[in-house]
Amino acid sequence: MILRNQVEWALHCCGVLAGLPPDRYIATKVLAEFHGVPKEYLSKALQALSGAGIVTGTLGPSGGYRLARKSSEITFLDVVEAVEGKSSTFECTEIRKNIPCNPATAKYGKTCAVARTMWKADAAWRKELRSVRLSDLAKSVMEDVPADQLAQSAAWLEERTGGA
Amino acid sequence: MILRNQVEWALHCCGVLAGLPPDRYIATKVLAEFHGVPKEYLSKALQALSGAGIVTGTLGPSGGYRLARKSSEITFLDVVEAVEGKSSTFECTEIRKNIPCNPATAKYGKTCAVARTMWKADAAWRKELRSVRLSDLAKSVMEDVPADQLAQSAAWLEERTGGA
DNA sequence: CACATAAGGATATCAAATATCCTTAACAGA
DNA sequence: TCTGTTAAGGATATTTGATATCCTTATGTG
Repeated sequence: MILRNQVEWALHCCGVLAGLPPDRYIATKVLAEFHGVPKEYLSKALQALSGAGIVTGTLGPSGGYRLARKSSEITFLDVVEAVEGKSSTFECTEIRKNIPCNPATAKYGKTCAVARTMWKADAAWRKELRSVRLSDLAKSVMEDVPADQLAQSAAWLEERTGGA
Repeated sequence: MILRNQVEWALHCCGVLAGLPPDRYIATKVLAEFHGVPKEYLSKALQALSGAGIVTGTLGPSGGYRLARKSSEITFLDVVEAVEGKSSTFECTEIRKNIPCNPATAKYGKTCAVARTMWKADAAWRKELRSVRLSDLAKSVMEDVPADQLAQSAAWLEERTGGA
């Protein structure tokens, strides 16, 4: 079991967007070049974010994406579920119903014990992701990255964003 | 992101083994038929469990698998990691190192903020899985499944286990 | 000795992730 | 209005991993 690359890319893109003035748009091309990932494929992840209402896209020159709401109102879980889907990491195929010796009239409770435990673990994972916001991410980045590198990145992005 | 079918199968097989006398062996063929899954492929999952020291296999007629230790000393996490591997559900590809504008001398801390958060969520998932034991599973099954179905399954398995 | 079984290598099949290309509609600026 | 840039999304390759089967070998039972 492994999360898709898109999740990592989407989170890093959201981190960049969270560090910018809220009405500044950044184009897919710029985000792709900044992170060194293929533009066309990254575009799919950003479209997923857009469809989930996490970012807003606008067309034309100086177009691109910005966060659809404040960075403090977007959680990691929002981003992960937008890209990865909301379905559980554990899928129960109800193999208990295959048991050859039970009667045709057998009744089964809603969920088996295996699925209950796996889903509880899934919920714990999501709870943790829900507790971290993009504003927290932006703050961590400010603390982690040396000031000069931050400034350089900001300038690099500034040059490539729609004037504003 | 989705867990493999093997995880579900392995957990259900362990549940069966946990409900039997500790020195009773069940063959792959019997476990496969009981759960309605392909024998050859299930065999791979059981081999993984065997390799991880969760079950013990023995050869010859009346051979098969049994738990390698008490059901109270085996957790869901043990089983999941045996089949799925121990590596994190989130893989950091260090895309921060692709940023085109930072100096060649740039230093990076051990982990970026994105990875830290994702790994923390992964840890929460594992913690939850570690808190449930196969003995808990066996107990839940006893409570969930009607007594007559339990008895039928026990008899069905009894017929097909190595005499003992 | 005959047979059943775990163990594991080799390989086929299938689904999903990854990646690219192309078209369309909207928007900005000259 | 015209031109160029962009998001949106459909279509389609490519690659990877999950799923599944087959076969051989070694080991144990009766």
